[in-house]
Amino acid sequence: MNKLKVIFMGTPDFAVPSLAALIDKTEIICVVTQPDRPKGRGHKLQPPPVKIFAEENNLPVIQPLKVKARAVVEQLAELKPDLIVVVAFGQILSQAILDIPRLGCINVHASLLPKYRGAAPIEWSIIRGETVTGITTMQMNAGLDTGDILLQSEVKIPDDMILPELRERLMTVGADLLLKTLYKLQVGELQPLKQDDSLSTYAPLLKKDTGLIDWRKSSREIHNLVRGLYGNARAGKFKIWRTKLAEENLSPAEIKIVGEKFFVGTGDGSLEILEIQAPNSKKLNASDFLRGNKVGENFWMNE
RNA sequence: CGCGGGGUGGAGCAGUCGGUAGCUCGUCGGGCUCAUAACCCGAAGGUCGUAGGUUCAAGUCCUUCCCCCGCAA
Repeated sequence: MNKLKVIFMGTPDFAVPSLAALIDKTEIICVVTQPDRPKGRGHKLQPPPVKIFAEENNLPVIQPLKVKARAVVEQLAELKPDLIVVVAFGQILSQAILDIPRLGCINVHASLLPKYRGAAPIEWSIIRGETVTGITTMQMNAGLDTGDILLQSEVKIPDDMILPELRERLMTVGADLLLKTLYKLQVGELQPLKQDDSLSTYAPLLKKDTGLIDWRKSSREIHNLVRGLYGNARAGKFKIWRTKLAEENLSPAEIKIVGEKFFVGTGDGSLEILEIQAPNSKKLNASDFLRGNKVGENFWMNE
């Protein structure tokens, strides 16, 4: 069969495997990604990962400030795509864009819709303690992740899995499921399924204080928060990177050092701190951290 | 030129007003102990990120460059 003419829209690492998967199977007529943004120290302009990958593969790239802008919509329409594929693009598409391709727009979303609609489904599924999540491909409509479900694929979340591991897994599964979806689309085997809105939940953009650890919460809850935010969970001025459920019986925020192990009390027991990072310092495992830092009474309050 | 912190023996840190480097841990050897993540004795291991400069003398002051990190985006 003829290769589909596809416009790909995506921005971060997560979208790259999907784009890579499409290169052989389709004809990518345009890659749409976010503009280079000043990032990191020194505010240097950083191209998004999708742009880097696209350029390495000699794909045409555009970086509109707003895809909804009339000029951009017209430009995309002129390309006469069969399909638009959207993976973690970061901009909302207007109806005018959704109407462009004859086969519509397909989105790869990192949750089992209708659960975890929104910007940060991977993080929230860990934070909420889910044991299973997955990838959904859907036929996009004007709502936020409310389109009809095309295919889904489950991914288990083991007890100790952390954000980057799950993300890695999901982006691979996402790319596979995308190919499968396109195949079925072309042979006419897709059966779009309406989402049951009554079961929907949202995974909003993470806010800064989402990462603040409240030691009065349960060990489980805190552990999930740490896993789900990997690097963005904070206690006082410290970043908590990794924890492990522990058996020590301590009161919230109480610290106990046993040999090279670092325990902190929670609302219902304790957690062992495995990796922690002090201000202006790098991430250290607990034993290294304890070597050079005096961990005393008012530790969390410290400076 | 967004703001700021830092690069010191294998690891994590200290080093005040400039005078050839110290702590904790680890490693190796030995000892004590029923035993140990405990304790004791001893040893190895650093041209103090890089290139220059100031100085009788620089880890410690000045400048270049490289790398790491925090905040803010």
